[in-house]
Amino acid sequence: MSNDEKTPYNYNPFDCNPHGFNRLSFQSFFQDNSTSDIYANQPPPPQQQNLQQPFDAPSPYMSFTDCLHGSMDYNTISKAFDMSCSSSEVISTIEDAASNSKKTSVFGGDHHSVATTTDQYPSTPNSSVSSSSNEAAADEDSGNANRKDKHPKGSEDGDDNCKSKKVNKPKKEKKPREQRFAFLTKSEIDHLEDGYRWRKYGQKAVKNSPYPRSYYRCTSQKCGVKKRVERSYQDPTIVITTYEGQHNHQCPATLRGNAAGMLSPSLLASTGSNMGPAFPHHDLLSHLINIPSSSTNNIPAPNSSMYYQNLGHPQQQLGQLPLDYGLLQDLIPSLIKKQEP
DNA sequence: CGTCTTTGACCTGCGC
DNA sequence: GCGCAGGTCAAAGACG
Repeated sequence: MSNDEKTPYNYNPFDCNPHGFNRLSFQSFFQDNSTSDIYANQPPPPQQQNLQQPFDAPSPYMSFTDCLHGSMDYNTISKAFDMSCSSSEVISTIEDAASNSKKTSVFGGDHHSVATTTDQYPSTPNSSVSSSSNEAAADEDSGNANRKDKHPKGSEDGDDNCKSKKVNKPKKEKKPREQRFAFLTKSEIDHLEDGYRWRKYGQKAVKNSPYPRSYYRCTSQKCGVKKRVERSYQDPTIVITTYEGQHNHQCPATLRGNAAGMLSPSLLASTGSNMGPAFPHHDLLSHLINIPSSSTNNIPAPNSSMYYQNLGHPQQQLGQLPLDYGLLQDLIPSLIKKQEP
């Protein structure tokens, strides 16, 4: 495509707010085996207060796209952000890898009306963290290989084969699910730019939701990363983005030299001077690098209260600090390394 | 003309 | 076995 304006290669996710993001905020990473029931249960709103992260800024030169990149351990991310999550909505996941069952809850900080009855409470956000990553990106498409020979629809001579291919299809072994992580953003648009190029390959209506779920795949060759984007039916302003897999290539934006600019403190500081955070990951990064969101996006405190007032207990976060900070210590250096020329 | 989105059909897993 | 829902494919069309 020749439209450089549109291509993510040229896109600076922190540059502006072209899509009318409304108080975008990174919500939470969580391990996810199936986000279909992300908001199936509505526990009571959490008691959240504080946005400031108690740890020092490890490095401002970390991009969210790095988090998405293959070198990032999603488990670590999950851990880190389960701690650092500070927003009005808190997603937590209780994942049972063995039974493959999961309970997911969304705490609607500003949607208490929907957070009414529930019998499902997240025991602890960190409980969702699995101990190992089940890498399967390499053969991500293997499961689809059997379908690659699918005859074109309407093909006269292929109809019979199309009908029968289901019968002769060898039974493939169950493939472990990709590592997934998801976050919520408050946005008016569904597909948030993250520096990578995505091709939409499907859209499905979601049960119990008036909003469809869109399926995207990384356009880079041999990169099987997918993401699903859906809108919360409880709060249409919330977009749930679920990433699956790990990028095995550089972020196009990074290759274009935008990565540093994406997250330079100056840019962060100037980002959204009059339009709020331009990118959902902005807050994420603010959380990580301890850049006060209020100073980076100029969201007036009263407006920000929607997020800030519902943040988790500072004590809770602080209580996790020793452990999670250690995780961050594991997390950050690798990120720093990645950014060094 | 190449890339991307749309969209209906198809496949698969799972619960009953 | 059946039905449902999630996920994917790929033709067709739109777009720049």
